Amino acid sequence: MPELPEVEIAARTLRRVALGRRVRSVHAETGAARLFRPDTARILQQLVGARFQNVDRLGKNLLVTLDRRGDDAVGVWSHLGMTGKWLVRAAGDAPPRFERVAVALEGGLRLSYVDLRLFGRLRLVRGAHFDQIPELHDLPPDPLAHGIDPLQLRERWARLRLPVKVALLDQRFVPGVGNIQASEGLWRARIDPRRSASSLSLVEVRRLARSLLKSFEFTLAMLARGGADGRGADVVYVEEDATRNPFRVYGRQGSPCPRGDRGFIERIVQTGRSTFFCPACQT
DNA sequence: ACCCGTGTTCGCTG
DNA sequence: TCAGCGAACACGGG
Repeated sequence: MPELPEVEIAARTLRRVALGRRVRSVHAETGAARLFRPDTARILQQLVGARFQNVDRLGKNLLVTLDRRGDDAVGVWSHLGMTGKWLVRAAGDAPPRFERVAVALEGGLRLSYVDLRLFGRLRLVRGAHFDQIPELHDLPPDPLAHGIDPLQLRERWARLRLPVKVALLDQRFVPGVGNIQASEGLWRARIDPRRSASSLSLVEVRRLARSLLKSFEFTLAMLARGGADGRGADVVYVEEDATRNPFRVYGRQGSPCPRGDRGFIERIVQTGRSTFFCPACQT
């Protein structure tokens, strides 16, 4: 699932369910060791008795702060990787498939961290000092909260020969963009994904910045309504059935361009990842 | 059996 | 030292 909009939904869910509540118990499945640094599973017990105080998001990263009576705060850094998600279940519900960590809260609800492929990461952060996480060091402010500065982006791309689509996947430029949002943003901005990042004019970078934000908001609104097919945010929404795919170009190779001009959506591969675009209107 | 996958890091090459 | 690329991670779905 997770690019910026999906992680934002996860953040909202955690806030709604957990803020102000204390942790009753934590259980980690043995396979979950991959999610942690060595021996972190053991120290997960530090969370017991702690109270959810704040849930933040930076790009695709979740930053959770819990306070502890008479002790330092503790932070949880969560990155969902390819298939990670936070689900909520009642105490009586059976654990979902691929549940790796279960956090039981006072009041009966449980937070389930579910991750089929185990590319996600969970780490405890002493004192909730998230600035000590190397993975966050080079990230600029979150685009949803602070916007995207076109001047700065243009400057940082000035000598980058990578295709703009490939550059967009680098989290140091616009944190939260993933393979779907990169294609969607470039289509909305009418920019050819194969062009080098340095070739974009300031006008084009400005258009791209606005387009990315628009695509984030569009996907977020769709997820907040309950997903493309109304079954909740936890749905696989890229399917053959075009009516269930809420994206303009992603996964739509061979379809007419939604702009209705003349082009058809193509799928190409750039550094091993699929890119979808319309060769007629993206120049 | 083969290819593909919403992410990121690491090691190699030039 | 740096830019860029492919493999690797783990596991299911088409």
